[in-house]
Amino acid sequence: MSALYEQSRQLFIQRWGEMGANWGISRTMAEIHALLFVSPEPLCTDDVMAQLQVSRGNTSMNLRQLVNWGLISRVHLPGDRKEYFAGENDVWQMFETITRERRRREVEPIIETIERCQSMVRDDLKRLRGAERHQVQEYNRRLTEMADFLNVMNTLFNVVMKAGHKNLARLTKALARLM
Amino acid sequence: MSALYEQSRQLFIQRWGEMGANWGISRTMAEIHALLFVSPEPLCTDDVMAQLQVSRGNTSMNLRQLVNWGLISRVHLPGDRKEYFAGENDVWQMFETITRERRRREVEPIIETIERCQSMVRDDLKRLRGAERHQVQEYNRRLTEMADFLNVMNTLFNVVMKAGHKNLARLTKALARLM
DNA sequence: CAATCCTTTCGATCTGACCTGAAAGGATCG
DNA sequence: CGATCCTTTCAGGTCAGATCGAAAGGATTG
Repeated sequence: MSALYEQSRQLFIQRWGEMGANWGISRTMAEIHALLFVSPEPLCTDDVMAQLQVSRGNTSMNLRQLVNWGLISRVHLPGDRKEYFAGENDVWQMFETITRERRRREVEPIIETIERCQSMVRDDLKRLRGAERHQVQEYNRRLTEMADFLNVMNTLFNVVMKAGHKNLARLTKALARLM
Repeated sequence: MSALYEQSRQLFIQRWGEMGANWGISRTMAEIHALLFVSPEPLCTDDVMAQLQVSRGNTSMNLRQLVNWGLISRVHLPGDRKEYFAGENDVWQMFETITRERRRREVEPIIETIERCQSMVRDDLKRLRGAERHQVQEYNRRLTEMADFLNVMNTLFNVVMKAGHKNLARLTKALARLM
C-alpha cells in the first residue's frame, strides 16, 4: 500500500492517542480506537499488537474496555477461530456513545452528589439566622446553578444527538442563523 | 459554623476533584477550583493549604494554572499584603472558559491534524486505481466526517454559549423544532 | 537598608496508572 | 481425549506526572 497512506494513518492514530490522554482516556485505548476507526475491515488481537507495538495483555484489556464502552464490537469471521474487532465508523453514533457513557459514569454521579450536598444543609437553611444563614443560602444557590447547568447540557446533548447525522445540513444552517 | 455545612462542602470538593481527575485535570487543581467555587469570599494560599492539606508549592502551582485558565482571579484586599484568590462563580461563564480553552488546546490541533492527514493522501486519490483507490477514498471519507463533526460541535458551542443563560429556552425550542 | 512577609522555583521523592509477559483458562478441532 | 489455538488474568515492573518542602526571589515596611 502507498507509503503516504500508511504515514497518514499513523499520524492520525498517534494524535488521537494524545488527545485521548488529555481527556482521561488511556493513550493506548485511544490509539486502538483510532486504529479500528480507520481500518476498512476488522482486525484481530495480533494485528493490533503488531501495528501499535503493545503487549498481548494490554491489547486484550483495552479491547475489552472498548467493547464495554460500545465503541467497537467483536466480529467472528466464518472459517476462522480468532476473534476480530470492528470499530464503529459512524462518527455521530460514536460520540453519542461516548457522551452517554461519560454522562452515566461521571456527570450523573456529580449531580447526585450536588443533591446530596444540598440535602445536608437543608436543616441549616431553616434553623440558622443572620450572616450564617446568608452564607449557607449562597452556597446552596451556587450548587443549584451548577446542577441546573448540568441538566440543561444533558438535554441539549439529547436534542443534538437525536437530530444528529441526518439533519446535519439543516442543523448547521439553523445554527448559523442563530449566531 | 454548622458541622453539616462543612461536611457538605467537603463532600462537594472531594467529588469535584474526582471528576476532574477523570477528565484529565489534576485532582488537586479541581479541588482548589471547587473550594474557591463554594467559598463566599476570596482565600489566600494558606487558607487553601490548610483546608485541602496540600503543600505550599503544590498550591502555588495549581493556583497559577487556574489563573492562567481564567477560572479564578487574583484579588488584593486593601490593607493586606497577601494575595487572595476568588473563583468565578457564574457557572455559564466558567464552562465557557473551560470549553474555549480546551478547544483551543485540544480540539483545534486534532482538526489540523486531520486536514494534514488528508493532504497526505491527496496524491494517492488521483494516482491510485481499483481496490487501493477505494480504500484510500474510504479512509478520506471517514476523516472528513470526523472533521465535519468537530466543526459542527464547535459552532454549536459558540451558539449555545452566546445564547447562554438568558436565551436558553429559545435555543432549546429552536433545536427541538429541527428534530 | 535591614527586616519581614509572601510567592515562586526546583530538585528530590513519591504515587498511581499503565504496561508486560508468562501462565492459566477455555474453546474448538481431528 | 489430546492437541492446538486464542483469550484472559495477574503479579510484578516501569514511568510520567504529581507532590513536597527547603531555598531563593521579590516586594513592602519602618
